[in-house]
Amino acid sequence: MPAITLPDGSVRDFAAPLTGTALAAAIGPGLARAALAMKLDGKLVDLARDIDHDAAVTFVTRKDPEALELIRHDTAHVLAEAVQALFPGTQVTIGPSIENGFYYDFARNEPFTLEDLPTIEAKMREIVAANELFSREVWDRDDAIHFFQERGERYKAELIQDLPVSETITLYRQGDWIDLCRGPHMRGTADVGTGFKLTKVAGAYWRGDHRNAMLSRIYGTAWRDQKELDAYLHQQEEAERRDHRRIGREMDLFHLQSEAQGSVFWHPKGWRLYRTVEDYIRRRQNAAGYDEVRTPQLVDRSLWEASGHWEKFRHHMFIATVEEEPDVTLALKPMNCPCHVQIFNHGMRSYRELPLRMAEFGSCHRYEPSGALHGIMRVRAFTQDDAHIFCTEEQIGPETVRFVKLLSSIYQDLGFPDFRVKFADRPDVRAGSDADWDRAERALHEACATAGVAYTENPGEGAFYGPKLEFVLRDAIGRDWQCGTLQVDYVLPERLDAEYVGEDGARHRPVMLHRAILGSFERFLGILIEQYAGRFPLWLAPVQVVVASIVSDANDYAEDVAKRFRAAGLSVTTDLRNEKINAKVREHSLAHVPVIAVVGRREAEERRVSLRRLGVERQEVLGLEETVTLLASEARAPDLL
RNA sequence: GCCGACAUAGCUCAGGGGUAGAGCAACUGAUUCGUAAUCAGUAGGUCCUCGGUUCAAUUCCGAGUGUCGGCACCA
Repeated sequence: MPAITLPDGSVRDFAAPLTGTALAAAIGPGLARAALAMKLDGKLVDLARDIDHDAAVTFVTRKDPEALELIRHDTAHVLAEAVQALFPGTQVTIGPSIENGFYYDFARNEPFTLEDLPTIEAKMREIVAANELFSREVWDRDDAIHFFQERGERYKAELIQDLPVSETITLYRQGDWIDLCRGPHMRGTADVGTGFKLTKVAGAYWRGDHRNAMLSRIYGTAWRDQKELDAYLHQQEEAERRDHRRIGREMDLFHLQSEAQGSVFWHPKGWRLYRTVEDYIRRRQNAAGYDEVRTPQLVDRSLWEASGHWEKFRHHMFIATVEEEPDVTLALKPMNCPCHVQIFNHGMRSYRELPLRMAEFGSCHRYEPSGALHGIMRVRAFTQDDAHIFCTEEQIGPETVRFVKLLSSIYQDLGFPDFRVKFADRPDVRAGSDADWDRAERALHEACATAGVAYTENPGEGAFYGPKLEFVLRDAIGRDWQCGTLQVDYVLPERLDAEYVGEDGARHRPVMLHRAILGSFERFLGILIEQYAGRFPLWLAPVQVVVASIVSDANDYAEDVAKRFRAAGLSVTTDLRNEKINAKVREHSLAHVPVIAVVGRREAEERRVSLRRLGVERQEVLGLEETVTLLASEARAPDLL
């Protein structure tokens, strides 16, 4: 006879097994109304499940974090029912809850379009209003397979076939509609509520494999109520406003055009931003003991064959030939590493030179599939803040520690204090022996331990030549971006025959650590633009100050002020147009200029300036020389403070 | 690469089988003004490209290209 422990520690004894619904009712009518599901000994299950043994039970109500997942999953089921009601012959496949919502993949000859969504959504609301109750049924495996095959649901049949034999096959019924599902579900479709919306349609491969059929996916978002939904939709609009493509255009930073697909045209302001970041990274790396180099763009095929890129990477490389030399095949470098090894190999290296940290702002080209291109974030021509550390196996640990320290400090300076680390180990397709991989993975694990780096596993995602650490930034609106990387490579030094003379006078292979902090400048600048929504801190802002005159009598003085600012190293423009100061302030505020220096007759007479900071209405009037000193110091890069 | 949507002025967008429309921006003139839009005027277009249907296509149809949203890809 079940003795049930509740979250407050109290224990209730019951004479016979009872359902969660009954238990909730026994506790109180308020709970009976609010309970959507329960946690039975920590496992989330339907309220209708029997509790037949001594157990700990916690009820899940709408307020609980688990509720969102239940709501989203149930909404996906409602979507599937609606679609099958409206479009007979459509097969169902899978429909999980995801971050912020859910999706459902359907198999249908004619894919769904955006125009179908309002109809489907209306049907969904009918189903929700009807409050069809969810009921769970345990089926015999073969019966279930047979059942779905009979109904022409071959994807569902395939899913069951692939389930382990030990798995209990459960089907959930809601009204007349039935689906294979692990559960749990809420009480009925009314529990979904009204806070959902279908958002987009997309193609998606069955089981995520591009060799399989393409299914028609419908995405939706679902929340506890209309208010939460509205808040989410509002947040989406905010994210759109920060889109780097929009801000890039509005702030005149860069553009893209089809004649150079996947390559960025940097405009003066964008290039200033780019150089600010590049100069900063260069200073940091110089200070951290890196030597900067520059290597060729076009390199003969033979080097790529030797490095292994020709075999593994050729389809992502741009190949160049000249008519005059038909036997020569060159390729634009997709990575810098083989070239760096050429510099390492030039002359005899001694163990005394290790660790040798070779950095390059390496301009690379990779052929990316057209569908992968995205603004300046995913391009075909990009520049890495790349470096290779040639070292001994013993030096992997200390070098990892140094690198992680440098990287965290740089992320901090650039406005990303929050990042995490993933450990990516050997992929299926790889170069090098298993023994090499064992050594490399072990070395990196040990290095993490030494560096005190906590990481999560990312199995099978290593580079083809070695395992890697991936450094993932968290941005201002909670999105993750993998930027930094540290890869241990025993393979390339071997393939390209890199050697140094050891203490013992014999020749040894160095280990190579491939590492980047930003990854690609193009992508990182895209992230940076979205992080700050174009409102950069003073040191990064492409235009730091606009000197705006109020009357034309103050124009000469405004020019003077700008000249003084410029001499102090600030990026300044003047606005002497015949416009009202209101208009000027508005325009430059919309353009995210951090400081507007307003000068009128008064300032000109007194050699002062009125400073207005972006987003701040209050002004401060200061002497010119004082202002120059103040702004110059505020605009200093964090490493120069 | 795959599925879908979209492509009209510098930008945001409307329109529609028969001289192409707005707002903002640009340009010209007037205005000299104190911290988020001064007024008036002018100019601006291969309606993505190529083909088809039609007396007539920017509009309808087809193909291509590009962009966007996903999927796959990101070594």
